Amino acid sequence: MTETRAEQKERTRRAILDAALDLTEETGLAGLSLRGVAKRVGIVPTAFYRHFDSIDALGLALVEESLVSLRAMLRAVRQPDGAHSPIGIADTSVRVLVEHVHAQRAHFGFLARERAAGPATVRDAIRREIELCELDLATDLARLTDARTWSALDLRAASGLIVTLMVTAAEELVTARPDQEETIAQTARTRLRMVLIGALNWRSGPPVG
Amino acid sequence: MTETRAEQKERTRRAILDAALDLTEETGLAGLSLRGVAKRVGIVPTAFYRHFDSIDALGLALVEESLVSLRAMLRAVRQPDGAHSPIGIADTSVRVLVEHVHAQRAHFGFLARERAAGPATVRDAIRREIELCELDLATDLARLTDARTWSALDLRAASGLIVTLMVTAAEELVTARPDQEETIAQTARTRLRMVLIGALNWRSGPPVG
DNA sequence: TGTACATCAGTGAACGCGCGTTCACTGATGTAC
DNA sequence: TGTACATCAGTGAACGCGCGTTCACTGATGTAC
Repeated sequence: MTETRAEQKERTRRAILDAALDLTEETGLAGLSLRGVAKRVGIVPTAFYRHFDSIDALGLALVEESLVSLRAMLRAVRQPDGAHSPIGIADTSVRVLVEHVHAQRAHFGFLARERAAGPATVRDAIRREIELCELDLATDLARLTDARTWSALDLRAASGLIVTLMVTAAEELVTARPDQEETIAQTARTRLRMVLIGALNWRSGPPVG
Repeated sequence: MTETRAEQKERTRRAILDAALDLTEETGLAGLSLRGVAKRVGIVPTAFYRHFDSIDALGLALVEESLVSLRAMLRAVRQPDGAHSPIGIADTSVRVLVEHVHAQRAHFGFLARERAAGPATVRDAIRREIELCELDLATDLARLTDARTWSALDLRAASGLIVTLMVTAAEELVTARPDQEETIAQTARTRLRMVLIGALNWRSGPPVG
């Protein structure tokens, strides 16, 4: 015997979570079925209850697990790494995003889907997390900009814009074929640079009307 | 008698579509149930079949109806109206967006949800429509920009960025309380202006690195 | 205008199916002596 | 090390429920003469 009973149990629990992530890709969290998960894992439906209290508890576990992946990515993006020019920061951020979405594709796919279509509590939890991210970024931007030309609303507009384009890039990566990843990353870098140029020229730039 | 049989039938059909739009807001298209719709409309489940061949046919009707609303908005956005400065066009576009989303909130909510989480065929149909919109915009931008500083990829990046921020504004409007609409519109205008300033300074602007 | 017949939106019973959850069980793994 | 007992992951039968769809029906509306 090479595996203890506890290890075997953990393996089954992991298999349930993976099967559920896989199945929600087609049906959404709301359409997830205990019997479908059990069939895919290769256990009888009732064995599910050795691992989760109910199908709702499984959903909650998926949400928490996915949010952990999101927070890990945000922490990595905010980790300074030497380069400090806006362009450098932008390119690094996109690289980190691509890496994390690639490594945790199922989690980010789950978040993209349930953010728009999940049960109200799930939707709100995901949106709250993304909004926190926008607020953090607005704080960062406030430190880098001139308060005379940047109102609070301008800061929110800019940080929201950046977060939106990162979320969009993540959504595109999640549904992309592997050979499209580089193009999506390139486009995201270009978009982020455009927004930065717009922000750097904000109010103080040449008239555009 | 003030209503012909045909008019009464049309009224029931409309009630079915409205009830379905309402219910999908909570359950998503995939979770829509014939019996739930029938109960809300106040008919017996089997009467449903006097109006649609199946529950799938109802789903298809919702998709088509929502896409019609989307196309109507896009047509209105592209309608020239006198003002021709980039800022003028931007502000007009946001105003048209707000009006149309407000008038067809259920349709745009449906599109936002099913674009991310719908059945594959629905998801693809909605994404295709939005991509067409990006391509149209890229063509418009190509006419307004210098081919020497704007590559095809740059054009796609810019048009995608603009479409993305409009889609995001629409999503925000759909879930917003009425008193938040003006703030969302204001933020969308600011974002669009920032992107335009970024685009107008693209490559020909001052160095930013 | 009045009558006889046709149409057809909505009814009600019935079907087979997959769902989440309960319960008493089995038998391999783990532990105490 | 060997034995007797405890634990507990997985089993299998059963439950009530809502689902989409079928079918033969009813009775008010519409039409032909």
